Amino acid sequence: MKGNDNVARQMPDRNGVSELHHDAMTGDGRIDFEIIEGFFFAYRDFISDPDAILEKSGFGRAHHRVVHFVNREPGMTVADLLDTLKITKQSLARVLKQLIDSGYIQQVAGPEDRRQRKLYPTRAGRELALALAEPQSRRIARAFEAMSADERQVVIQFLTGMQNAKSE
Amino acid sequence: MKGNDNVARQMPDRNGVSELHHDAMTGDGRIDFEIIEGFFFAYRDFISDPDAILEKSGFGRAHHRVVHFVNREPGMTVADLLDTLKITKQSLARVLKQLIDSGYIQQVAGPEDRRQRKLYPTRAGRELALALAEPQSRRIARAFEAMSADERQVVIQFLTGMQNAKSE
DNA sequence: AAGATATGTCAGCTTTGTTGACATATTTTT
DNA sequence: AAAAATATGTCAACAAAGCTGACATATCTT
Repeated sequence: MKGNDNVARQMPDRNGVSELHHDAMTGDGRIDFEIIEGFFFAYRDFISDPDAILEKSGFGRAHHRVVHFVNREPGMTVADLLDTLKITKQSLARVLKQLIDSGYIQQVAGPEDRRQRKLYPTRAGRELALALAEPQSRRIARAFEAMSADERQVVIQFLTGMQNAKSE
Repeated sequence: MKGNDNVARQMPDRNGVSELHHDAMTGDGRIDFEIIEGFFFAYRDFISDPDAILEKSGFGRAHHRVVHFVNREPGMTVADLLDTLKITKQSLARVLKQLIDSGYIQQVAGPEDRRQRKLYPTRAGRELALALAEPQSRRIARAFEAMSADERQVVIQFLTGMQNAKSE
């Protein structure tokens, strides 16, 4: 360690360390830290599931999202996808091109509006999307194991309530 | 558009387009797409809340996580933090250094083991962490609005069940 | 014919993660 | 006391995936 500076020492008073908080942040009960942290850990573990599979194809999480939504709504246009993912077209272009070049997605010129590029999964694209969804769905099933149908509905209500209003 | 290649045309047969899936992926009911997608949209919107605040300080989401957990458990060591966040120390070092240099976090040499660096939030660090948690907690409160205490407990159960087992 | 729209592409930048290697202070083990 | 292990820091290089700005092309609309 070169710069042993800015490492405060014991004595709380002579060096401004008295400004420090030694007590855990509670928010006086007004902040729901349990959910904030639970959501963080849950989502992190949730998206880690597909990573091993993606690595085999040399893809990342951005590819995952694209291949997922194209499979969920075949024929969606590039504009649709941008709207769903809320990223820029330059960001999308990179991963979409790789998925097309690798044969997981194909583009078809729109039948009415030929400027559009309608996106469809190939057989390989469908298989990849299913393979990626499977471990995630297993994880959900595990979390749902001891839950009634009503309780599962509560989870859906929660996830919906956490989302921004749709802008249509 | 230069390369007008690899844009398939109408006729489904003469060009391999017959391989495409035109039907939405259902997973034959074995995949819980509703939760998969709800979780994705909910988490994305959830972490977008603090972004505006972070921008003012010139910080990003990585800083958010660090300042959050240091506030939640003052006196935690660098190793503790690495274990919580599951990132490499080089990744952590970058953002931690910025938070220390900006006066949001301070380090104190461990009283027993002086190799350790115990991390404490300053007053500004505490305020920042609270400011970041507030909009997230408001969003949670909104999602919980119509829910009973039991139903809220179901959500906690879900988020816990989605997490990997603790490795201790 | 002119303008708007959908898409693609080039170039460069930022944040945040990664690996590998090595330095220093301190504690533990031999 | 010497050696090894541990906690932390740091340098360098790289990768994924986001961003902005600018500009090109094909097609549709006015």
